[in-house]
Amino acid sequence: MTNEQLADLIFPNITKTIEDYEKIYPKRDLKEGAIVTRYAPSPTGFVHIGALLASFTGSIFAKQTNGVFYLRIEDTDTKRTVENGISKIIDGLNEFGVTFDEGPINETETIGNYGPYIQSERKEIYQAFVKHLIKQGKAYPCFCSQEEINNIRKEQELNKARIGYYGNYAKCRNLSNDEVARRIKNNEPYIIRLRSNGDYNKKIICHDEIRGDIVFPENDLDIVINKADGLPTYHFAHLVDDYLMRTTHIIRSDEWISSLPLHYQLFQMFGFKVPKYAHIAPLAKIDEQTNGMRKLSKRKDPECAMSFYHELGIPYEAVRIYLATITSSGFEEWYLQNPCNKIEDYKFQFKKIGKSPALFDVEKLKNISRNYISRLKANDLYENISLYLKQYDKEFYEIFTKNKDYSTNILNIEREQKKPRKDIGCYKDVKNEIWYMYDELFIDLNYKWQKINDISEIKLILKNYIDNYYNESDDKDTWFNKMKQLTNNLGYCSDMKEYKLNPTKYKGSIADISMVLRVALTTKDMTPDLYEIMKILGKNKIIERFNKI
RNA sequence: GGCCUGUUGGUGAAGUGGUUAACACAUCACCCUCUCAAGGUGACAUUCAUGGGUUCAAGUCCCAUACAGGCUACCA
Repeated sequence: MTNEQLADLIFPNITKTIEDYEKIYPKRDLKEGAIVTRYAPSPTGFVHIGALLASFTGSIFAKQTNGVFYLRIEDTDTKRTVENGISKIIDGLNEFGVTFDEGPINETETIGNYGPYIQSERKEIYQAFVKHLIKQGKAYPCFCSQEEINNIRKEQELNKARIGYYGNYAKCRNLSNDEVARRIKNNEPYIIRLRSNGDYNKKIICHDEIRGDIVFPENDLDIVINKADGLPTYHFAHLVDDYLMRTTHIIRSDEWISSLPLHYQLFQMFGFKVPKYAHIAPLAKIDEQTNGMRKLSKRKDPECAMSFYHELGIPYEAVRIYLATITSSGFEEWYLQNPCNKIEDYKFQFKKIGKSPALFDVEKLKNISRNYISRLKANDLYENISLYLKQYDKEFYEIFTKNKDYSTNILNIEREQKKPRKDIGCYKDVKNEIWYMYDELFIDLNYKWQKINDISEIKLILKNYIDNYYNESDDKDTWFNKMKQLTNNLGYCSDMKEYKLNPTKYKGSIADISMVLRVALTTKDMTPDLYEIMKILGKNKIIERFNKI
């Protein structure tokens, strides 16, 4: 029996050839240097910070070169598939600004001409490629059971030999075609393995865009390319998909580095041009238990899930800035110089991507977020916060959106100026910062009086102020001058320098007087500019709040 | 066991044979200030995992060792 006949016996229904597929998926018409890359998750429905990092990186490179960034769902392991996993991933990524030019857009719809983009729907394509290999004698069926494989392994461990299905250990490698045909007709279960042409004693140089050249022994393992369920393994799907989808750059996490010799071999066996590879390091954190570094883990670390940042209300742009900061050296410096530019305006380079795992630093993320939020216009901030509250705090959402102008004014305190206020790190903080501005929440009060805490003195100050000094239409200087007059008239010191020199000469300072007003109006001892707050509250509310005391 | 990758301050890092080892976050101090958030000024690595070697000169090149991670599946 010839290889040809054997191939037809195994795949009788596969009629298309790889040449046919090359015509269906022609070379992309793109400019020189355009990067075609992809994000290729399993449909687990879970968006990991590492996944965001990988997809973010890919999308940046594609965008910068006017290339293509597509989504491919790797569901050849049917156990990993989760209900609605695809749309969960797409939505989760969209929330952080990652979008795709091609691929599934939800559970049922797809855009792009290089699909299907879901591997389980590409079975016959893979099989055509497997068939091609069998015809050429470059792949063969293997009938070894799990038990036999285990025995081979034990034998190898005993002999201190390399583990794996290769050379003389590859039992089914030299079965005759007639023998193979007989066993197939006999319904014996089998899988298809690659007949590796590699020599372990020879070296192969693989190039990684981030790490440079890496020297490996050639691959001589007869790896499985087609599983018992008819679906390919990752390696073979990678070859077929990335060839047919005309991917130029494989950007993936660095656990794949070791497979590089195999992947080079696969492309070369078909005579395809080997794509470029860029392996990115994982994100890590310090393990409190062992004090060692470890990969962020889905189970142990809440900050691993993107939903964590969404619930916190970290603007997605801030997350992206942070990711760019830790991935690409030089970005942070550039961004500090050009805070108003778009991330995409920075020229990212593979060589500038870090080789070692980065520790994830939530503090730094918050700092970036704080700075980002401080630069937003009050109107935009209002919209963002409304959106956030709508999803995570319905009650405050109602109050916050009841009077848009009022809320926007609050947000605008010390904003839209050269050195804006930076007190909001994430949208979850907002309520805690401004709740006292709303009468609905100005109940069950706990006044944080400071130095002046004698209630009769407080009442005296408030009464004096409202009767003799307060005027709603005063500008800031006038307001402050009146504060000084009040201070002096009550026997306090209105000049902080003077007060610091002779603190014992006075009952207290203008700081103490201001604090009384501040606490009376807000209950808090730390607030933004008092004048601004009073202006927004307005006369009625001020009097009302004084009267409560 | 074998094969790969990585290791610069508390953190992210710049650095490709000659720099006082950038910069950012965090921390601390002081200044400014009606409080806070900021902002300003300054402090914070005699040393680049360790040990050898090459060199007039090494974080940078070479060799060992240690530690961390990955791969070695009909998982991706």
